[in-house]
Amino acid sequence: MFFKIEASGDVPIYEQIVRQVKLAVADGVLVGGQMVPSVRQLASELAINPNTIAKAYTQLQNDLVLEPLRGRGMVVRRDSIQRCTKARDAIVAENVRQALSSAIAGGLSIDELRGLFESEISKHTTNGKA
Amino acid sequence: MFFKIEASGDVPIYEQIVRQVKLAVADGVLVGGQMVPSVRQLASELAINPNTIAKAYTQLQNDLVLEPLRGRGMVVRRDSIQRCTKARDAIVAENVRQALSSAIAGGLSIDELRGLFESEISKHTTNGKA
Amino acid sequence: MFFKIEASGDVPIYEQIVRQVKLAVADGVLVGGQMVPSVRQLASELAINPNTIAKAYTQLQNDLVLEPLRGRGMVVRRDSIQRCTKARDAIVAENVRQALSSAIAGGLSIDELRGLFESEISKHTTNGKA
Amino acid sequence: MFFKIEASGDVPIYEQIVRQVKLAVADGVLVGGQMVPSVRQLASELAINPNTIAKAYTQLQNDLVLEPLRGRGMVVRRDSIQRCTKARDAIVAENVRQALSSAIAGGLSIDELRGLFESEISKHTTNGKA
DNA sequence: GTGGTCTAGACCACA
DNA sequence: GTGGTCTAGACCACA
Repeated sequence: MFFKIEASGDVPIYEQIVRQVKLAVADGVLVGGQMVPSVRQLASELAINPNTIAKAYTQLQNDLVLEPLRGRGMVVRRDSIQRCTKARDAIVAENVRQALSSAIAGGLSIDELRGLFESEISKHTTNGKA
Repeated sequence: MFFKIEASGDVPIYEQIVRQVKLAVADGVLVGGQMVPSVRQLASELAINPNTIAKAYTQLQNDLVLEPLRGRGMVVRRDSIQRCTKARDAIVAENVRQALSSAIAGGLSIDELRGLFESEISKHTTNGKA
Repeated sequence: MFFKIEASGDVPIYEQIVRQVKLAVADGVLVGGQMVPSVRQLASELAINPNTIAKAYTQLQNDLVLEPLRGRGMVVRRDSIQRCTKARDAIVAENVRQALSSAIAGGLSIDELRGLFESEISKHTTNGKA
Repeated sequence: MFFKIEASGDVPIYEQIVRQVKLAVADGVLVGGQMVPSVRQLASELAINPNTIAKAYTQLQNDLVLEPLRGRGMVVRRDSIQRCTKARDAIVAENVRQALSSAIAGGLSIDELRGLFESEISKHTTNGKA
């Protein structure tokens, strides 16, 4: 599949998987009803312990993103897209809000902020991301 | 002193102390030559393990913000203000950069971002903060 | 046939089949001597693993609801109606008993319970079901 | 502490712990701010693997019943009582509703139901539970 | 001391 | 084959 795992770094492996699955759903890369790779398969593919994958899948089940098909594997819930998109947008927007707020509280002037903002945006627009 | 510690939450307590001391210095609340509370005193005041305070102070020493006064305690270094201000700005800018970056990666459009940005800024300008 | 299977959820598929067959017999939808679909046919119809159907049929055989017709398939036993009706009542009564018991254990007062009970009953009496 | 674990039986150990903690909170046996036994302590007390306890605590954290105090243990969240009580009542009431409904659908007469209901209630009232 | 993560490996019910 | 549970044991940051 499409996972990129960083074994070092401060984000736990299972959390990386959870995030990437949610992002994939939010972006339409993973659609409702679609099966995700089995625990064992993904574990061997990523050279990671099956328990770690299982932990990620369990959390995705709690978060109502995946559901188990008894004895056959896990599928993306048909109602998960909205949830993933909303959750993602909310989190993302909150991050921006906090960062800006703390930046201003921390002493950055509006002009400095604006400079940061534009330079950061330009990076992404030139990358064709927007 | 003026610390606000959250024992729950993902920022380690020692890290909260480090940040708050640096902010205080950057803001002129703590000035060069001023003594900070002793490890024991601050620990009892905050109801926190002394080791945690000690760890924070050690890091502040490494960051050249505090220096020990042979057997009498720790004082704010006279040359620490610029350092703290810079550090703070760097951290703050990095926060903004990361938030914007993850916002775009997360699917927010440039326009949505701009909207967020302006609305957040306007809050603070009208508050006279800028 | 008339099965409604939920692959997600906590009741095993084979168990769902067993229950639905028994209910059908108890309700007279399935009568003595009548053949049930072959394992393969039902499996393909429900898009379910044949082993699962076989398991259900085996259990129904053990429960003396079905019997094999040497090489021709399985039929409903002529003496199974009473058995199914009893079994169904027992299960149903047990469900009620457990629900009430756990409701009381869980803190619902007798009065709250009585309220629930009456409101639920009234729904069904007005529907002419009783 | 006050846990009763059944190693055999169909309810997983970690789930038994989760339920009992929630019930304790709902019943006021465990109050906000109170610490629960440490993972290791409870594990040794119950002769259960620490990972199993940790799993239960993690779920209780997800369910907003417990929160970690960095390096010191887990405490009952101050806002968890309402949540536990509500959740419990909702579940319990739903169970009763379903059981009654399926009992009627399954063929029990109103009178039989009433009989079951009264006999079950009388058990608990004579036990002084009500 | 505390909880959190990860590995390794066993066993289970279910399909 | 599938996921779910549990044990055993290691290592980590944090207090």
